[in-house]
Amino acid sequence: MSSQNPKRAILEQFAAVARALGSAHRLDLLELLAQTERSVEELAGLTGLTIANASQHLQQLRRSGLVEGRREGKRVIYRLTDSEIVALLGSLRRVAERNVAAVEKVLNGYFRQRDKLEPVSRKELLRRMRDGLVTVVDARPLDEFAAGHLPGAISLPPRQLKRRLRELPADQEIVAYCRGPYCVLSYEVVAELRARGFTAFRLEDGYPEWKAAGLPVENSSPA
Amino acid sequence: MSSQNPKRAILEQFAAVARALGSAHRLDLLELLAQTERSVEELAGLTGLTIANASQHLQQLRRSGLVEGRREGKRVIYRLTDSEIVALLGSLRRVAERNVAAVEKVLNGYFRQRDKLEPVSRKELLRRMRDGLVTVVDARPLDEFAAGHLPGAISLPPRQLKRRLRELPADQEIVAYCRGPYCVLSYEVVAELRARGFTAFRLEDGYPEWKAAGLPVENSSPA
DNA sequence: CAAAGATTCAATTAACCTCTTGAATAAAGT
DNA sequence: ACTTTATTCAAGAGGTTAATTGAATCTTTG
Repeated sequence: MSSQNPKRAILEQFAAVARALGSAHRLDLLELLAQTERSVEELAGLTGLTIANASQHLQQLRRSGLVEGRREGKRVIYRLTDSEIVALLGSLRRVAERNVAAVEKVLNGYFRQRDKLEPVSRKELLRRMRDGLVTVVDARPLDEFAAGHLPGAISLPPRQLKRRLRELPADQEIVAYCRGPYCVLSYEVVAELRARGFTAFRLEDGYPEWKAAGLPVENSSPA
Repeated sequence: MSSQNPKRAILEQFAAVARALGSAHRLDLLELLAQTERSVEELAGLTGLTIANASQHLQQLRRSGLVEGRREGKRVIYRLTDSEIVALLGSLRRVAERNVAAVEKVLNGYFRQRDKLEPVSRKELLRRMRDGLVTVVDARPLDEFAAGHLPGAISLPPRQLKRRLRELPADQEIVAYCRGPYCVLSYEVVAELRARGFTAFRLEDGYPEWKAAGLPVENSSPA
């Protein structure tokens, strides 16, 4: 069959992309890049990799077409080539979640309260935002907030929470979000707020999923 | 941060699933299993792997939670654990298609007529099926047809096409489908039918995507 | 043009994956 | 119980990938 050779070549390309995803460090890098573009140095610092090692992983991701880099002065800034990649990571997550028992085990061990915090869906949040019924809190670090966030969101990383409690409305529902489903920042914020008597919920997923879904975002300092 | 350890463990699990997808042979196996469950021997035959090798790849897929096997007499029958896996493969395909230039090259080389054949969407086909405006042709091998197919579809692999032309309506549109976007069977059928004056189109994607979308399917020999 | 900073390249070693081969199970038929 | 058939296990050669180190490249700044 003449279909065998080109099919084989295509599958080989798919497999190469899958192999690029087949390393925890590279998934970590991709997750960070799903938040915002970054330089090699920043990425190395955030992931705990040496610079040379981060650079090599990034190049591997680039060879597979998942990220692209541009030079900007002394630095090279990397970003995802495509928001479809967020969908791919989400799909990978769902399959791993459903199928791999070990993931459940870790989740149950660490995110014990996971189910108690009843996350709010994107659709639901959007509706409540339109009705002005909700205060949206971004629990990520400042620089990620600056690079893009949900419209009207307040930047409030866990460390600043205690001294900025009075900025928050006591009579209105609060929804917090962060990087994505395995980011703990919004869990921390919600737990803390609830402990202090606020009505707080988590957004399901995080900023990259929101953006990838084509929902509106806002930039505080348009670079 | 206490979030680093469990996060690392989770990413490692995701990476393990991605690594399981990182081999053309395993993707080939998964594509076959997306059609229907099969024994090790069948899978080895269809992919051209030795039996021992196919067995090892299948076990790797099983360890990652992507397939499961059950003993049935002398044979072990493998199948996908979950239709979400079809979505993951689709997502992988879309990313690879958009990003990897080499894939485009192969596609243009082999599926030259790809664009000329204007595929019909699932939604569109469903509408035309309801209105009774269309004859649906399944271009896959007989056994895959028997394991499940679109409602009312006629099994018509390319080899049987010439001697069964008179079964087809000359005055009605024909839509052919096969295994998925990189399966050539439906291309062959459509090209042949058009050459003989029929009005024929391809369905976008194939049977596994149809089934995974929750659309109705039919079994000819309920096993 | 020299110096410093950011990133990449090159070379090394260790770890891992792939395919093959032949032996070991497991179930069914004789 | 023995043979056959289908699958899995175990071991080894060959190749690929990962992390580390130090040198090389490219860009801005003095």
